[in-house]
Amino acid sequence: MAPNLTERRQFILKLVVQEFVATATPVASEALVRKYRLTFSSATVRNEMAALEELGYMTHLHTSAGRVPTDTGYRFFVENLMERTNLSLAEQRMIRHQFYQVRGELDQWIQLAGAVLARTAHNASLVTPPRAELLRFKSLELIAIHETMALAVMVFHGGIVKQQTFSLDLARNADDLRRSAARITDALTDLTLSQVEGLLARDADHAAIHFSEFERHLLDSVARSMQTFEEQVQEQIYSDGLLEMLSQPEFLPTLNRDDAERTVERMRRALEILKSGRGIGPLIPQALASDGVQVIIGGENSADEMREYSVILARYGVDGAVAGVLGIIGPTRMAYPRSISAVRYISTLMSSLLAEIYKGSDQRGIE
Amino acid sequence: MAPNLTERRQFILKLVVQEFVATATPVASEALVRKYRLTFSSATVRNEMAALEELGYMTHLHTSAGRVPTDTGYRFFVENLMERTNLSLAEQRMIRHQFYQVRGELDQWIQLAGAVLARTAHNASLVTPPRAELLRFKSLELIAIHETMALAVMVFHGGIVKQQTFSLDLARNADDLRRSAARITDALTDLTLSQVEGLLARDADHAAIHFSEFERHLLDSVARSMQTFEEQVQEQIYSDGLLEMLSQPEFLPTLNRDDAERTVERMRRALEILKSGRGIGPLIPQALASDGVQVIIGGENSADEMREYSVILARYGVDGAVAGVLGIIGPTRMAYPRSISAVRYISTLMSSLLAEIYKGSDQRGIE
DNA sequence: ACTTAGCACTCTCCGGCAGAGAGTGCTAAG
DNA sequence: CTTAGCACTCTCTGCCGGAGAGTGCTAAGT
Repeated sequence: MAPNLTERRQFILKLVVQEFVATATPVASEALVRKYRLTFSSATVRNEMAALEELGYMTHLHTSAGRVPTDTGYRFFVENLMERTNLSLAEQRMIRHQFYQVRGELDQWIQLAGAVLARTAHNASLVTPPRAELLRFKSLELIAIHETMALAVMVFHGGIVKQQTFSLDLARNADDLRRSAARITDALTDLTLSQVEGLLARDADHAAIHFSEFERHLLDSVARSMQTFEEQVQEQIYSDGLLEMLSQPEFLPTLNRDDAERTVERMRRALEILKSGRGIGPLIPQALASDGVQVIIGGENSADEMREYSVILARYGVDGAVAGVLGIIGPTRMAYPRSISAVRYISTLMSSLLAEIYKGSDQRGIE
Repeated sequence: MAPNLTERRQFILKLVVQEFVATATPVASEALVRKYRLTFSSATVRNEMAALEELGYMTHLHTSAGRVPTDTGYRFFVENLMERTNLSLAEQRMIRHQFYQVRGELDQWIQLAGAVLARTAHNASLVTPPRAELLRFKSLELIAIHETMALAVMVFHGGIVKQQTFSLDLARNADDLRRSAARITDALTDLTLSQVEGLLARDADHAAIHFSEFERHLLDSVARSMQTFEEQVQEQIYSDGLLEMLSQPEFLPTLNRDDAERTVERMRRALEILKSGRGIGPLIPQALASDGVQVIIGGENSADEMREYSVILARYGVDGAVAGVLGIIGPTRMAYPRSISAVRYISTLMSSLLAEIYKGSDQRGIE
């Protein structure tokens, strides 16, 4: 990791990255000298650039064009050259305020996080819902809808609620339903999916010691619900700021030397990436497993279709309870310092908001 | 409405629309004669086309280009020339099957309807969640999360459930919560938003006859929830099939005489329309209020930004209980017969699915 | 009065070409 | 090691010209 680059080369690399990120046009030696009033000449810069290119930190689209950082160049920038900043206090306050206004509504937090990230980093954002590391059952309510139909409301620790309409084999009155719900609630309280499944298996052995047929049917349904929930939530990626990203010059045909055709194709592929989650999906577990902000530049870690995009991810959640991932995706030419600060701030904010709900949820409540 | 067009002109208009919809290129007199083996010559067709142009049914981008239908042309086509078709039985069966597989999960119906519409019409789809014409309260459950926090689960007629975490002014035990929830459930059962508000007002007068301070606080929260729900759901438009729409030739720079720049700009604006709902929003109430399938061609009824798009909408739901709107949006050059069939079929399907849940939900349940 | 052959006219779509401009790479001198 | 100078490369733009596609119109035919 020891940078085998002279001071000056690092400096020039830094300038090139910053310039290119700011202007989206290849940066020329002459321009650098003029803009930053360098003490050495453009010819020197050219020599240094040639060296940096040799080392793989930047390229050259054709002879008479300026330099553009490579993935390795960005990587070095992020790793060694960039100063670590934070969002301004005013910005932080504003964001906190927005979250305050939707307090209590977890779904809204997710949406809000997505919106704020996108607006702040001017790129698309990704948020996965917080996933209970172990979904734990809390209670079941059964509500009659009409003669042969009921709504099952399953409540899990941490305020996760799932509902399912449910057709009854034969008409049952409200007391029946209430009684069954209570029995199941008692039996399952605090259990995880695998424990529920164990219980089901045991009950099947000693056939109907505990539960009526109807109740077993319900139990089964609960287990299935928990299972699909755990599967579903893992894949589900909420995304926002598509337009924000598509406003980047990468998607302006004018500024792109490969006019028309390509730009549209690029847009289409960007949409596909966001919609399908291919290329992003594999990064999620990895981000869940690590601490701090992850930066994946270009195709570094993932599919070829991601070659032109960078992803910045961070885990958020409460240790031992729930965790999700949020972050930003955009062209590799991205304002890394700002994007990283945004992801860092929002993830810690979401974590502390979740902590408020989850703290104490391991106890049995207030009884 | 009486078409003041000769048989032959109608026939030619019909061919022009069909050709243009199929090929996305302006249709030439010569080509029509060849392709459809017309009994009259291309010169005749040219004369007729000139007349149709005079009457406003088609245009001409420049002298030496084929004809393109105008909005009026499409309108005439939809109104008088198109034969009313249905989706094939095989297609219907397949769609019904997919809905069967997610029975019980209303959220999934909405998503599925969107996906199916988009795939069937090769354009973007719109679905608003079914909105209770009058949201009617059913019951409230309070679930302790920890000392000073509870989850309120409000159940409304028709299986609509809303949850809200709720911070308590002072610690209360589970029995407390249960009692309060029961009292509120009793008081509010079957009431609509305005009735709940009325109750609140009355209670404020005779200060605390019925309810404790805590309970009044809860009532307040319920009312607010109902209100935001009614507001929110009205605006919320679920959309799918963006990529489907963007695969239309309108978004291929090659086939578009105004290369590059414009195509990208068009894509961007399409995204904006779908995301913001501007241009579509105003059409929803109108569709809710009418029966059958609505076809809005180009800017006919709405903003200028919709000039290049047509929208096909239909109401779905259960009379007197809930209603939503679903439909398709795409370039005016659209396969109207097929799109209309798709919207008609899905809307009636959704209606009958909802009817199964809602029938009988006006009674007090099974007690 | 309607239809149609014939033809001039218009407009688009390429491909090629030339000149301007931007930047680099290299060389030779400081 | 730095830098001035200059040739060289590549892009970009506008322009021209020919080919092709279709129409509009006219005049002749039915």
